[in-house]
Amino acid sequence: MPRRKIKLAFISDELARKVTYNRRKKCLIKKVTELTTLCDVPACAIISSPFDSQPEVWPNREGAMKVIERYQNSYMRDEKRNVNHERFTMQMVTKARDQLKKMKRDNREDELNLLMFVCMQNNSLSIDLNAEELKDFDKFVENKLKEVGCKIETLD
Amino acid sequence: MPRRKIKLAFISDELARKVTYNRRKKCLIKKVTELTTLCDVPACAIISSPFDSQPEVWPNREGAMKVIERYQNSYMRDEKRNVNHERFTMQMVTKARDQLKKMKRDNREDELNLLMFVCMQNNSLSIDLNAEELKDFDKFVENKLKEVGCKIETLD
DNA sequence: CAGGCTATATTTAGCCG
DNA sequence: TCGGCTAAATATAGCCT
Repeated sequence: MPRRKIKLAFISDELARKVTYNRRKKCLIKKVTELTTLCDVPACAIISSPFDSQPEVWPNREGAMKVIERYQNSYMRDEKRNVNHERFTMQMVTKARDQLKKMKRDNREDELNLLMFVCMQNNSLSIDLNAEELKDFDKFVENKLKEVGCKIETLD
Repeated sequence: MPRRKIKLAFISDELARKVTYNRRKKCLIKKVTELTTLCDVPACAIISSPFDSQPEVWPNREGAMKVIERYQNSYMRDEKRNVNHERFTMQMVTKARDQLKKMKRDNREDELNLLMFVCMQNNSLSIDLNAEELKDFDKFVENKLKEVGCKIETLD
């Protein structure tokens, strides 16, 4: 890149990593903005820094809503996806159910979650960047996928 | 950028737009990959081309799901966001209702909407989903809304 | 259209204050 | 930590096959 090319690997030094993260995140969002403008692609980006607790939402909540809305209209018209979509959705439903349990315990709220899901399926570009931890989660997901199949199970 | 700086505006020429779109999308994904590696940030990107019907998912659907789920876990721990949530949720409820109408017209079921509903209501309420209720989904929704005291509009 | 080929435009790692 | 500064690395618009 600049004065010195770095190897593409995890930056162990925390400070350096943070600096790089912030710099690159900024550019990334800029790029998304440009692509959106140049090609008229509805897009949203959700970036959760390992350093901040608050995820960054681009362009903003309303913008994300528009993306969602747009998707819904086009998506409903697209018959092709329904087949492959179903299984995936069933998996998500099961996950949602599972999360509901957690949230019930915590008595918490979540809307970005919804946002992210919809964006993901959307006719749009979305980028989600998340932080650390959750190494066990991979296994959790894999197991879930096996369990799920294509049926909505009872909730509890 | 290169031999000639372009103005940041919609590219009216279809071919040029497509070329630019593909080039930039590629670079964007590369950037996401780099950021992921350098800073150990789980990430996913979903890019739906105006030119292709199928959205591009990076790294893949499973990876995207992990990111989402991962986000949720961290998000639920964050207390700060509850303030603006309600209004947003109300909007989503309204939208969901509209979609229900569409689905009824099309006589089609859409799991996505179920999921949306679930996500959207999430923790402020307690929701139990079972197969029977799902068969009469809009009544289920309506009842839930009443329970919760969401005085939106009637569901029809 | 999908791929190269530059000449510029941007991005950005390492440093310094 | 936190911005600038700058040179080197990348990205990319316009062209040409």
